[in-house]
Amino acid sequence: MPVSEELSHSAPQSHERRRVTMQDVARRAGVGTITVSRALSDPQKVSAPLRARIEDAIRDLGYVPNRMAGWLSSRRSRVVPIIVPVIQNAVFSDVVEGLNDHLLDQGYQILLGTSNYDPRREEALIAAFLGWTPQSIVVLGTEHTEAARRMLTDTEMTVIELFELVDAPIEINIGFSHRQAARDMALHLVERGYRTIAFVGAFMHRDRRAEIRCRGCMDCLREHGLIADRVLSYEERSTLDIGAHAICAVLEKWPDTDAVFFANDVLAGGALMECQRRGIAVPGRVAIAGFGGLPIGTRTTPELTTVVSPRYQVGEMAARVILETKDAPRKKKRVIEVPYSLLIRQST
Amino acid sequence: MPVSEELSHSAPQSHERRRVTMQDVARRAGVGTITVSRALSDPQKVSAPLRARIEDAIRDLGYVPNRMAGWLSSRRSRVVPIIVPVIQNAVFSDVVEGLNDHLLDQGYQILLGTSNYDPRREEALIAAFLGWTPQSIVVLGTEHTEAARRMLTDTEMTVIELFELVDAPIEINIGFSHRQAARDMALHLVERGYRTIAFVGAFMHRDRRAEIRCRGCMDCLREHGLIADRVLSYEERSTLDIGAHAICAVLEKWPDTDAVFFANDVLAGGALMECQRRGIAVPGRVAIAGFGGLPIGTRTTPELTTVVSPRYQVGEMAARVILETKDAPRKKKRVIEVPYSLLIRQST
DNA sequence: ATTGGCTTTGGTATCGATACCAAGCTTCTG
DNA sequence: CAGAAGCTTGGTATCGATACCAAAGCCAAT
Repeated sequence: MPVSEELSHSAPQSHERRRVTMQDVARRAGVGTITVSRALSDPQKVSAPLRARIEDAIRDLGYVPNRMAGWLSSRRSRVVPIIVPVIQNAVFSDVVEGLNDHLLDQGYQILLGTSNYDPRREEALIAAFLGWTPQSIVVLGTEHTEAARRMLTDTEMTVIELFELVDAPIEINIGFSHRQAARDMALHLVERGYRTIAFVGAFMHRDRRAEIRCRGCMDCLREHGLIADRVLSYEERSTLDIGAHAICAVLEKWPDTDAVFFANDVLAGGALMECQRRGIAVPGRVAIAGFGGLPIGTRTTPELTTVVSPRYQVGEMAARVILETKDAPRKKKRVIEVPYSLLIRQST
Repeated sequence: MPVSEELSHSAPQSHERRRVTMQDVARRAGVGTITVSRALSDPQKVSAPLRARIEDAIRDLGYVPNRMAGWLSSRRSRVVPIIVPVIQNAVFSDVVEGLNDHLLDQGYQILLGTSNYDPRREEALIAAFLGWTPQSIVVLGTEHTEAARRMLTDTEMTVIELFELVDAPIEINIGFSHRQAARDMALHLVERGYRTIAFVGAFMHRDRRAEIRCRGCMDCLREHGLIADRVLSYEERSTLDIGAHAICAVLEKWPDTDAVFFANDVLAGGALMECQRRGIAVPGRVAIAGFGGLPIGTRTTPELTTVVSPRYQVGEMAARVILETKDAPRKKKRVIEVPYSLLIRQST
């Protein structure tokens, strides 16, 4: 009786089903393993009849390629690590969604890391991600610890810094100038005739982009000879509640304020809702501007004037760059500016 | 002259820096590679002096362990794939955050997949994730294609179905009964004296949980002999705009409606904001209830009555189960119910 | 008919870690 | 003091794919 095939696997059905491997598929299709590999990674290199037989074998056996093995031997993985401060924030989840939407079909997987606005944790994540031999790494933000910067610079990976523009990019930088955008918004307020303008931010000691927006606003006010020191800053993260509290606090502290620029739409939205509750006329008593372009701004009364940030587009562009550079490991610096826009509505 | 060491690596510094491997660390520390491996994965198995030498060598060489190699040989990876419908939705990003917060420190990484509410895409993602030989897989939702269900059942992985309760769990099921929660909320409305109650949902043909909530609501109305056919359903995804539109549409279509139960807080929030804009008294003219417990409900006027869903806790619990089962590959079914709560505020 | 070039296919080494087994050393027990 | 037991350490096979090189088959051109 012929038992050769059965004997080749020590204990058949011992205690754990042996995983179906590419070898098994090859044997069943009557081809070499490498041909199976090619049929999967570059189908046109295999003739039609063989390809069909291989596909049948794969289906029959329920074969799933082992990524670890493939990536180990090819020395690169189709994995894209992305580090964002937090995922709960709509701004960052939009960026991730943009990236994800354009990479998933290409066989790439998103590896998600959250730094919680902590550069040390970002550093730890970068170190961990290096062990994945990814082709690219995406970090939201441009501020890194010394060690993190060194790791990113030394590596062969394509490094993409997202969302804000930086003077000295490590490699690829995709984003827009928060400073300029904030300045534009402040200019809008000045041109509308507002003269005593306050800025409200939250968590600015950790959220550098919010802090930069504050600077941009003050730049503009100074240039126009206006008071440029009315800044109200909260330690906590932005919430609707803080925005609601802030608008009252500003009007109490500086009663002659005629416009408030909030660091983001969450704060501004909370402020608008509070004004409506208290019957504070917007923009009659005080004008309100936000930053971000989140959906909440369309339903407030009045609708919120804001800066629409290209969140999804930034993620999308990052995906495009990753796909473009996948065969060109050469590092060359590149800055890609993605346009933002002012959305002037009734709150100013 | 002694050149043995140099010659061993063909072309030293050829065109690509050779990766630092565990071998290099071992050589530098003067130990075997396996000892380095142990020093990293289970430090207490290595004596203090050796451990110190190894740690120095790692630092000096900037060694980063190659995860692919490690996971290939150990036949398992410290990766947790999670499939959610979309990441932009605050509900799902909260779940992911809960999971992430409790796994990151343990050396696990989140692998994010989005199904876009499409069971076929979920199936493709599951197939792709199987190639990672993960120890566990997390899917948000309990509705799968036939093929997906088969894959999940056949695999050795711990399978965790999240967020809703299911009659026949594949393995672990963590969540709460949307039907019961919706019924509870409807009961609250009935007890408050509302008699003509409408339900508004969006995207219910794909979002089965929303549809289940609708059923729960109708259950209760029927039980109390009330009209149970006032359902307004939108094809699109939930937005504040749709909520705003819906409240007007309901009051126009069924003018005697005295309460509206929205499938989620986004819709309810939009409705509340619209009522405030139009001067529709809430709850005087019409009461409004939501579902979810999102922050927006705290800042509306009036504040929104809603069901607080245990989003973060569900993610947290999933992380706990993953850590618990990591050494017990035996499959046993388990249903973990995470409590929700009714938050009665001024809108009802 | 022969040569050269192209396409298709397969064998073998390799990626970089961990598992398993064995050996050396110390410590404890009868 | 012999031998068992426990701890630390190392050698070698192995995980499952891809890269590289070689061979075979086919067609066109000389």
